[in-house]
Amino acid sequence: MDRQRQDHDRKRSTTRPPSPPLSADAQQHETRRAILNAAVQLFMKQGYRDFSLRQVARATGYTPTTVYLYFKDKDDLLFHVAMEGFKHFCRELEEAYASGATPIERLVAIGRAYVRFGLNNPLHYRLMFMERDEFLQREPPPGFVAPVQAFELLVQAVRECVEGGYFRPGDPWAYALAVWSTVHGLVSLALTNPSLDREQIATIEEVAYEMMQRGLVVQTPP
Amino acid sequence: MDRQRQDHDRKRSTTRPPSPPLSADAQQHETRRAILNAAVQLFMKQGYRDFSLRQVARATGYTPTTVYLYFKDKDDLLFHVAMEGFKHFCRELEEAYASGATPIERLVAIGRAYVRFGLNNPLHYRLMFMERDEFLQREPPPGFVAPVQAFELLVQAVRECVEGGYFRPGDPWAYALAVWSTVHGLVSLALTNPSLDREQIATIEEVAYEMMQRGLVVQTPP
DNA sequence: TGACGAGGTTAACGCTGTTAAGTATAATGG
DNA sequence: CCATTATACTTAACAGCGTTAACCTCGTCA
Repeated sequence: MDRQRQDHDRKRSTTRPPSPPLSADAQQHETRRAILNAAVQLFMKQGYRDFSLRQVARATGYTPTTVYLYFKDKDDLLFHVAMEGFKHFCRELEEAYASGATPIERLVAIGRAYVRFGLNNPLHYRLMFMERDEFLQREPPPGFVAPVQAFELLVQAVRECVEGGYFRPGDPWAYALAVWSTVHGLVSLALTNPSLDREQIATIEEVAYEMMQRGLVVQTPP
Repeated sequence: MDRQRQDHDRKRSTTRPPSPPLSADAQQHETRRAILNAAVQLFMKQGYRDFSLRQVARATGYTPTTVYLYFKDKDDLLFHVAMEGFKHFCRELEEAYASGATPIERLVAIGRAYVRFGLNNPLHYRLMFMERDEFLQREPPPGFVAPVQAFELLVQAVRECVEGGYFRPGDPWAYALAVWSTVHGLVSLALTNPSLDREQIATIEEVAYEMMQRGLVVQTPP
């Protein structure tokens, strides 16, 4: 009759190619990387709520249990997906910082890069800053930079503005948090309200920058 | 031997009391209300990720299927939980608005009420504005106010500031969005980073208000 | 030859959301 | 008064999920 219920995570035809010979732990690293890549890809297609470990396993051609040989559990896998996002995110912010000639320019570039990242990577942004923002605090796995480093870059940029006399005197840390609040709020607003088009977002972005500028910058009437 | 697997959502001793006689649809409304209350209570204890329809059913003494007689599915139930939050939220914002004598006072009161709500109801705030912010756009069920109404209150307060000459001329809508960005960012920051204590949050809050004030208010040197 | 470990699988458990079908009780109509 | 019908709820199941214990199946090395 109908036998007992059974899982059927059989391998599909969509299987991994036969891998060329490799050293032991290079091989290990390889498959780990393959699983993580599949996870990132799946996440970017499905988003947070429909992300499933079993689907990642199917996509790689492994059984679900194999995933546990390379990641502690689903949450650990998802954490690594988020860390991939943070890596990307930090790089863009650093590039922005490096692109500016003056402290103010550097700070504004960081702000714009932040917003751009959010708008261009909505699913990752949601994961990193809205759905699983606790990941921000988690100790980064070896080989990854701590997300908090991006924030320190922001504090650094703000500090330069204060010390250079561009900003009114005050605690750079508190200023940086206020700046972060504003740009994060802006991105959240854009993601939350998809009916807003890029132009409207740009308008609000300019209002926000002007607000920050008038609010923080020393007013030197010519 | 061991029979087929079977669910066992048997009624527990923690059952609903025998209800006094009521009219047909009043009774219906009653149980619906009981389920929703249990859902809210469970949500406030467990948060978004561990919220389960079956647990709600168990808490009420009903079977899971019964829940489907009163709510379309789990998401609908969760949506109503969020709407309860919005009801509360809108009320507090309206009280804040009413409490101010001048346009500026009203606006500041709204901002402070917003932040207070977020800090006092973190799980609900996360649900409403971070985890399931799409609920904001959803058509409210009969008997509930649209969440967007709270935002219109904010726009109204900002408009009064502009029209009263307190703010520099500009689009009240864009200003309101910028203000919302700032307070939402602030609350997000506080919830994301639980290591920040109330005092530190208060500091950043003041910085943010000062920034908004200098950024938006007409500077009239005495 | 035999022990061993690395890399992977099988089969299950318990949980979840969800649905089709059934049941008991109350209300209603001829 | 009995038959019907609707109401309120349950039973039993399905499929999917995360997770685990136990088991293979090799290649390596003593």
